Amino acid sequence: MIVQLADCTQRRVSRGKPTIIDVAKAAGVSVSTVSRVINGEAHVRPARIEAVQRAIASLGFTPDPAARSLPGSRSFIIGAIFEKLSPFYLAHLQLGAMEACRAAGYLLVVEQLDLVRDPDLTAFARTLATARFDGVIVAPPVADHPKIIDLLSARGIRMARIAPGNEVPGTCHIECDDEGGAAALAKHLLELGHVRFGMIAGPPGNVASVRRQSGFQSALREHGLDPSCVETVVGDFTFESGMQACEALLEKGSFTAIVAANDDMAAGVLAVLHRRGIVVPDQMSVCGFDDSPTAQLVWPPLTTVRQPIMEMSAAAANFLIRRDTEGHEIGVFPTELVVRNSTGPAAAPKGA
Amino acid sequence: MIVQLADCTQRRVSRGKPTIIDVAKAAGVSVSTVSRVINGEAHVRPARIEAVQRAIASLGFTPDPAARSLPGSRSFIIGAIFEKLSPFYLAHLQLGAMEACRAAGYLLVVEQLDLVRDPDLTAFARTLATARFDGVIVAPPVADHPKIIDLLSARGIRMARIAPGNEVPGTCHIECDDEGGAAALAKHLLELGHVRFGMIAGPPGNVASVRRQSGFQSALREHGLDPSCVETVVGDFTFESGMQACEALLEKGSFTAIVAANDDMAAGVLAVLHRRGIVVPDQMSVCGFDDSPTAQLVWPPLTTVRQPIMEMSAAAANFLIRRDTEGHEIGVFPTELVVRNSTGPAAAPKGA
DNA sequence: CTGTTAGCGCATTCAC
DNA sequence: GTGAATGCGCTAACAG
Repeated sequence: MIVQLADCTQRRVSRGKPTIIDVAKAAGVSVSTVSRVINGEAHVRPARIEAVQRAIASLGFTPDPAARSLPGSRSFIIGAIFEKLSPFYLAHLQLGAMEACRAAGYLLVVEQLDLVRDPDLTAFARTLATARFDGVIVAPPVADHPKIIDLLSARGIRMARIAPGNEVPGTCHIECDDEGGAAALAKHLLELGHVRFGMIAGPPGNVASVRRQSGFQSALREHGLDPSCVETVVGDFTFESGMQACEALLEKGSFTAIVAANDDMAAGVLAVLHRRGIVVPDQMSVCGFDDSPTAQLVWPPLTTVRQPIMEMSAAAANFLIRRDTEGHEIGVFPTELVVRNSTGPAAAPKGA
Repeated sequence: MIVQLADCTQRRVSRGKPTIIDVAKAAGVSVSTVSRVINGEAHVRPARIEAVQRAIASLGFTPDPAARSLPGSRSFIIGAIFEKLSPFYLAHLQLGAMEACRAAGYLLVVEQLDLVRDPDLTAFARTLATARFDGVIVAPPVADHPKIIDLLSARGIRMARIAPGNEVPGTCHIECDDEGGAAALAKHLLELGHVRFGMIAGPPGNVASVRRQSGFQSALREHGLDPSCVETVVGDFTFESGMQACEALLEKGSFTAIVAANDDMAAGVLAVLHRRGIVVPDQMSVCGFDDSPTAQLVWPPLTTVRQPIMEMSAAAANFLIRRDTEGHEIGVFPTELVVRNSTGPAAAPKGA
């Protein structure tokens, strides 16, 4: 009888996909050894490891993720959640995370929030209950949404927050040096002889915008300029708001350079300037922030600051995949000044 | 002994997440009945259905996708594969698919191909072997990549191809009325009095571009115009190529309107025209295609043609989720002319 | 270091 | 219509 049972197990021929059992048989080891090799656990004799790997290769075996996750360890799925991100930012965020996931055999699932139609996040909560994410990358600006963080931490899901506004213990923070980038922009303008500036900030609460402003102003201060040399108005990161802000700015004061908190608003500035017959950069310098495609779709192409979004999201994904110490971890990535044709030597001040 | 065993099963208290067993107990039915209700199978008495649903709700039960897929049916995961898609197109494609997936309790995983670094698609093949996609949405232009289709069909994975160039039996095709959109554009221009046109096509093999060209020309023909009234040059969908194409066009012939196969190239045209002091639309009308954000980031905003990308990808996802008849299915979605300020009444011809 | 065994949570034959 | 039993492919204790 006992032999029969054993036989039964042995008889499990490679019906469809090969299973871990087939591999074990082919390699002449037990299933647990195969499992250990698959998961890269220590304490396996090198010879066995090799035998198993050969068996895996020859059989073309690939572990079934569903079966792997059933016993309750990982799901090999990491999520990326965001809300009305700019397509450009979204694409780069995904690419970085996707490559990291692929390299580790993970899948990246995307989840778009809709804070308007679903303010209570019930849909998101449902998804969270259904899907068993091994970790979640939270993009700005939802990285600072308390309810989202609560939902996630309530379920004990690890998260990596991109460019968050505050610290949340136990979560991973990934940010970039917005201040440094803004400072580099300031220095660039200073070197071109500009001493009076128009600035278009983002929405009041926006962390990135605030950092960009403070970075710019600090740099100015360091060079001995008074804070009053920059006239500030706010926009909402859209092209239209950039246009309006530009009009407002032109009436408020005199300056030779306008710096917007992102490229889209800078594009709006360009449109207004163009319509008014103010030549860029001869009569006015303009810069953006982000180095999005927009920067090169307008004329003249924008001087701007690039942030390494892909690297950041890849780092976020890898943190989640590594699943190391529960402790938080902060990574700050460098930004880079990109000089194009929208900035030039200071001319005579324009405006009131 | 038997009683003991039974007891053991009964004793499975709701340790962590509630399971189907807990639901069965709470509803006073068997697990298979619960399973039937969950999967919406017929032949279950209404009273039971209700009881089960109440139990599910009160316990906050959500089926474990891993456990569901282990027995070999679906994985509840559908993939979206693409290659260097424009961020705008990508974002919309995803949003549509994502919403459809969410509504059905599916997850959408994104997979970016890299035909340059991985021309053999080995990485993709590996992912395909590992992940068990219930279906895959293939975006243009990879929807026409033979190797991809082969890999997919070899594994018996259902696919929904977006805007494909050819038919592949057994796959779902989703396209939009590019020709109709181009025809609408032509009619619009004709009504404004234009009779000579400059056209910037996309890369020679590109299906969408070809359709747009033919749609435009047919409309012209219908209005009694000779094909020779349109001067054509090719671009590669980028801003720069739009600029070059515009320069080439201006030297080749005379016309009062330029239509580009996408918005980015049209933006390039605008830049060149602006630099040359040619006023749009007074001296030259310009139109794009896609109604991407670019269309509203330039000055003047572009008259263009919108395609319902989100609806298309949602339809693709739903086809995959419905998993109905193996037969192919073709859906053609309407396009829409969007008139903005880059087109106006025909002026005196400009150019050679 | 390595093999044995017992489930993970659910869909699915089958009987009834 | 409904329930009981079997196993999906794998990991995770345990023994050894």
